[in-house]
Amino acid sequence: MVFRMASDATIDAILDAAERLFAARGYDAVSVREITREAGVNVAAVHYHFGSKEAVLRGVADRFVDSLNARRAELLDALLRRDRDPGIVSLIEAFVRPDIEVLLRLHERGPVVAHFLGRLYLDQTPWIREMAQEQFAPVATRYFPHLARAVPHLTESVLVLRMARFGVVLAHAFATWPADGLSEERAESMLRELVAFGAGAVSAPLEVDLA
Amino acid sequence: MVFRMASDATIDAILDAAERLFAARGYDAVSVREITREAGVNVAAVHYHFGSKEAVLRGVADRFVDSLNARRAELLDALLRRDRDPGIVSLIEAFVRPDIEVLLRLHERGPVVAHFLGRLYLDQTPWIREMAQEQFAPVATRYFPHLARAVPHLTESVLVLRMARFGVVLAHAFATWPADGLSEERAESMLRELVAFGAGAVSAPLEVDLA
DNA sequence: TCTGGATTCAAACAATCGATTGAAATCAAA
DNA sequence: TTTGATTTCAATCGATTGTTTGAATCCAGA
Repeated sequence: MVFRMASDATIDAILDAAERLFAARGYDAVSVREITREAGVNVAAVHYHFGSKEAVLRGVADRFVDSLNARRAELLDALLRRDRDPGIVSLIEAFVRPDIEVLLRLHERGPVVAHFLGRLYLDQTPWIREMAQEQFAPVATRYFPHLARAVPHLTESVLVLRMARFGVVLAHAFATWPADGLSEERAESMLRELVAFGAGAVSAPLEVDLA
Repeated sequence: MVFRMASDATIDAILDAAERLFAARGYDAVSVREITREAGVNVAAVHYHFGSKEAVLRGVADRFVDSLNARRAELLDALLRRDRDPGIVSLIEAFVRPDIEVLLRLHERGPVVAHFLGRLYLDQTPWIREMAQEQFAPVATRYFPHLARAVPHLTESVLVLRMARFGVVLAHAFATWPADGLSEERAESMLRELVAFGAGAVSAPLEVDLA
């Protein structure tokens, strides 16, 4: 082998430890030394393998983004095969389900990842926002044409805004994910609850007249 | 005077500086030294007048909570006088309007306060969450009986959950408040947009059936 | 077995953290 | 003007921050 030697174990240990600590206390409140202590590796390993603390956060995030995006694209494709013109509920479901699915499949690691992702998407630090945005944008873009057809009474800008706001609700649901996990039934019920909320919010009338 | 001497100026300078810095970068990322430097006071002034950095955050938050809660209670009372059984749109409007009102009235300080409050309510640090919860709970409790009557198809737990989720959307709207402020017209249109979103989300059917 | 790059290590870098000290300055009341 | 408390000040506390260094260790290929 030319690339990747025994140090894979060190990299994974760092990512695992960082995932747990970032999930529990957020990026700012966790130090590089805590990460390496929890990972059982030397302090310098972080900068040797990653280059910076920021890169560790990126590394942790990268472990989910691809599979989450892929699954979201998959579910959208499957939905479009069944129904060329899907309604808002089906679209929101296809949008939300991958998250719940992935978190459930992770079993006891699910809550940790949920808290990590929740904190990540709620973070207001500019470079973290940009990072989350970059990861999220490509697949979200695929949904918009079909969402726009499902809620034709909205302008594009209002639709985009409402979906962004719903994204924050998802992030909050992750951040407050039960620490002891969710049964398959409770996860399905949370999915339905989130879909009801999101579909109701996104498909609300464009204007309300206030007294 | 027995209480409050010339040091009010020092306290206010600290609170003003802390407000700006917390709004821009969040609690963790701001140091006591930055606050005192920006305030033009000695480092020790923070611990002399407040006791700790935590107490400064509480001090900044306390400057709005009372007026916001009072205005929310006012608008609810006024609404109930006009209509003994108000609909969900009116209730959500009475819930959201005080925030927009207060932020508008602050003029150029409005965006700073918006960012501060947004970060505060999005923060996941336990003691900050508890603080925000304590401030928010009393007035929110007053709304629930009337909300429950306006959306009788919901269980109480689902209503509470949806309102909590909508609260996160409000926090996010604050956190992303335009840095250069909002005209009265644009603020009113943002209010209508948020009310439409919230009313749609909260009044959505209890259950959606997924394919 | 030897060689050379990959990896790990203890130690230290300068900078900053929140908090504390005791003396100096300030100020209203006597 | 003197008094006694309030407030401000520079200096410093020990601890910790992200990052860097250069030597030791590991380990596969020759």
